[in-house]
Amino acid sequence: MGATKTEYFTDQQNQLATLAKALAHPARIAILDYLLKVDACICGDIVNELPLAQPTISQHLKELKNAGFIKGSVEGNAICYCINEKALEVLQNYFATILAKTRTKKSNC
Amino acid sequence: MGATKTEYFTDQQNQLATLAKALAHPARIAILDYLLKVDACICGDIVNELPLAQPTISQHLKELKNAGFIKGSVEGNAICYCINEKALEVLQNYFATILAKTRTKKSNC
DNA sequence: AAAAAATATCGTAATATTGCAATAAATAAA
DNA sequence: TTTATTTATTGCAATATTACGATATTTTTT
Repeated sequence: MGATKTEYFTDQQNQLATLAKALAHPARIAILDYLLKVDACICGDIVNELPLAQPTISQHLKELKNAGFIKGSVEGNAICYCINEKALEVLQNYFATILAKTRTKKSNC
Repeated sequence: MGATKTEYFTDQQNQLATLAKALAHPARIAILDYLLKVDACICGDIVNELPLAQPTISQHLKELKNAGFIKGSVEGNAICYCINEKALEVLQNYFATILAKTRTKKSNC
C-alpha cells in the first residue's frame, strides 16, 4: 500500500494526473509566474526571487521541465529557462472540454 | 524540512497549487471522467467502477469536494455526487490567460 | 591550468500522500 | 426497533514529496 496504482488507469488519466502533479506546489506556480513576468529566461534569478535554496529550485525546475511546462537551453555557463506551451495546451484543452461538457448537462444534484 | 513553505507564496499561488494537487492522482481524474459520463450523480457506483476500496474512494471524493471540483447531496441513505463548475472555471481561466500571455511573447529560448 | 560562476546530483531528515481493514455514523427497510 | 445499506472516519503501514547541505559537473574567466 501507499503507492499509486497507475496500472489501473488509462494513459490519458495518468498523463493528466502527472501534469497536475507538476503544478501541485506553490513554488512551481511561482516559477511559472516569474517566467511569464520576465519573459526572457533566467535561472539563478529564480533562486534570488524565491525563498528556497538552490538545490530545491533546481529540483522544481526539473519537474516542470519533465512535465513539459518549461524548456531550458544552455547559454554560456548558465541555463536559460522559459515557458513551453506544450503542457499548458494539453491542460487548457482538457479544462475547456470538460467545462463545455458540464455546461450542456445542467448539473442535477 | 519536508513541509511545503506555503507562507512564502501568494494566496493565488497556493490556491492554484491546491487545485492542481486535487487533480494530481489518476483515480481522481477517473472519478471526474466517470461523473462526466454518467451525468447523474452516483457514489457507490464509483466504488464498483474503479479498482480501489471504498474507504479509498471516499477519501478521494472528499479531496475533490474540498477543492471544489464536485459537490454531493444527501439522497436517501446514499450521497449523490456531481461535477461542480467552480474549480474548473478557475483553472480554465488560469490556463487560458497564461497561454495567451505566452503566445504574445514569442518565447525566446 | 587554476579559480570563479552557475547548475545539477546525492544523501538524508522531515513531512505528506496513498490504500485499506476495521469500525463508526446515518438513513432506509423490515 | 432491529437489520440492511451506504458513506465516512480512524489508525496504520508503505510509499512519495519536500527541502537542503555537501559535493559534483560544466563552462567562463583570469
